[in-house]
Parts: sequence; C-alpha cells; structure tokens
Amino acid sequence: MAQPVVSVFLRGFLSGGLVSSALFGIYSYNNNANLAIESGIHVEYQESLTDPSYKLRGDQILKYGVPDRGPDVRYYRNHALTYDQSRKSPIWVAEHLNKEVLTGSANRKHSKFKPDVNIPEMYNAANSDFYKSGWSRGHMAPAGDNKFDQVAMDESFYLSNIVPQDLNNNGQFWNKLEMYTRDLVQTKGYSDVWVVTGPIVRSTIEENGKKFVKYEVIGKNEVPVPTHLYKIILAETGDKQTKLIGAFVVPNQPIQHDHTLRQYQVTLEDLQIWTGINFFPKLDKSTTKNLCDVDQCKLLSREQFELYFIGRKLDSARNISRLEKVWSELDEKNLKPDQFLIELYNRKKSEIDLKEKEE
DNA sequence: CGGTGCTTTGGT
DNA sequence: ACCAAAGCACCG
Repeated sequence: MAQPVVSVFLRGFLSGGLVSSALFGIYSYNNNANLAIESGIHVEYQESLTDPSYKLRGDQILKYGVPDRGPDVRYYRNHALTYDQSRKSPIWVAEHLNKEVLTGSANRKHSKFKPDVNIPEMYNAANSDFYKSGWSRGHMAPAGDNKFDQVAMDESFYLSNIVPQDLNNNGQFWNKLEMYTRDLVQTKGYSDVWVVTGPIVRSTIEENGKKFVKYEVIGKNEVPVPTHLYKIILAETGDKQTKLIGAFVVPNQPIQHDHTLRQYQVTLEDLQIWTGINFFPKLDKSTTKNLCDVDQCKLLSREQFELYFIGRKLDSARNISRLEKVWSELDEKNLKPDQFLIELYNRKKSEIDLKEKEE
C-alpha cells in the first residue's frame, strides 16, 4: 500500500515546480504534470487515493495482495486496477464481492461509458474507438456487481475498466460466468468472493508452424482486442474454513450454451506464466481447494438463461403489444414458463390494461 | 443481466 | 445547420 505515499510525495514535488534529474534521470525543470507524464513519470492527482472510504474498500479488494504487475494501483469505489498506458487497456481489475455490494437499486440505465477522468487524456481510450469497430465494450469489473451504489456503478463504466469484447460472448457465456460468480455469494453461502479479471493475448500457430502474437487494434487509439479474457475466482466462507479458487481463460468469440465453464479452467500457475502476474501473493495456496471440484462450476442452461431474460423483459414492458411479443418468444424458443413467469405475465397484463383504460 | 442503434433534444 | 448528449426501443 505504498502507492498513496508515493503519489503524495510526487504531487508535492510537482506543485513545487521541481522534478529532480537525479531521481528521474531527466534534465528538465517544470511544474507541468503532463510534461512529467511525457517524461515517463506517471502520476497525477487521484481523489480516490486520498478518500478514506475508497482506501478502506481497496484494502478489502486487495486483501490477498496486490497482483504484482503494474506500476500503480488505482482505487475506485468498488474496484481496483492497474492500467497499461501504451495499450489503453486495463492489465488486471480486482473486486471484492459480498452481499452488501450486490444489494441495492443502482441502475445501469443511468450510467454512461466514458473516458476515465483519472487517466491523462493522451493515454485514454475513447468511445469512438469502439463505435462501428465490430466489438462491444466489455466490463472487466461488471456493472452488476455494484448494485449498492450508483457512483460505484458509474465508475465501472470508465473505459479503464473496458476491453473490446465479442458481443455474443459478452452477453451470453461471459454474462453467465459473471452471474455464476455473484451466485456464490447470493445463494451458495460464500460470504466473500474476490475476483480478478483481465484481457490476455495468446499466441497462435501459423501455416509455417511458427508461433506469433497477433491481435487486432481498433480506433484512433489502437485499443488492443484481446484473444481471450481471464477471470480468477476466490470464494471464502464466513468461518474462513473454506477457501476455493478457480482460474479461467475464455476465448473472445461466440461460445454456445453447450460449452461448460470447466472446459476453460486453467491452473493458477499457468495463468501466472501467461500473464506475468502473481495474483494473490499473500494467499497461502496450500490452504485452497479447486473451486470446480467442490462446487462443480455449473453455469445456467440455455433454458434457464432465456427464461430469466424473458422475465426481465416482461417486467419492463410498457404496453400490451410489447408484452405479447415477449410472451410469444416462449413458443418460438420452445420454452415452458414456470409459475413465477405466468403470474408475472398476468400481473403485468392487468396493470397495463388498467393504465390504457385511463387514457 | 449483457449490450447496440435510431430518434429526439438541446446547445452553439 | 451542425454535432453531441439524452431518451427510447430493441436484441440474446
């Protein structure tokens, strides 16, 4: 947790107008933070670093240690990350989930994707980089992990927390993985879950048998498109007796519902080799068990997944035609509504009938 | 839940 | 007259 101290130190230096050539190996005298950044000294004011509530939350997020790669750790209301300035992408993003942060009324409809105000303009990605690129804007720390606070949810929409992600992957398989992670807290009795998520580029073999690292870049800022995304889940029971850990590497492409999460499980050691990151340096790995051996790592089935969203869409329907259209999806997709869904449909129908009669 | 995209609004 | 933001409909 040395970073805040370093930041305060450098901030004092910069405001004093002197950047020491002895310390930084450059021969410049300036009081301009941007010039310092261009010189390779990356530091700028971050309100979150001086706000005790953020610091407190950050200590929880990083309870098992700061992943030991990345020059600085940035703390947000409910996530922490290191950022790759040259690639305009996160390196890793960490969160701590419990019932508190998963409960509340924050709504993603009130949030907007936008450049991170805590990152210098020249190192920031932009919405225009993603527009018509063929790639969607995929959260690393999910918006849905921030129901407790609208500001926290808004911060998850900073582009420092976003990478280019296949739209189908983002909305389906990756979405189910995020739901699974929350479910460990919400229904499976794990009081605390620590998650580290990030982009990764894996090599591919070409015709001549040689291996290359190759990835698309999008937009004016050339934001890299990762070939895969990784996620590490550490689940702990309230009595601290059980610690489960699972690491997953998922291809950044459409993945059908018949694929299991276990197919994409890797060892923590392999992921450490591929990323160069030691993820939970303070965690005694000998006390952990394989998450998928204990829990089975079962994602929602296609049927469960689609019924869930039909329910949400019925709930948000505002007129009869929309309600009936959503209801007809059940037949189209060969789905059988459960009692909950039938009651929801009937309740919405009478609500809308009543409202339309008044007009 | 995860997203995109078209239309309307509003500021210069 | 223009462009960016906001609002709303829609998709899996």
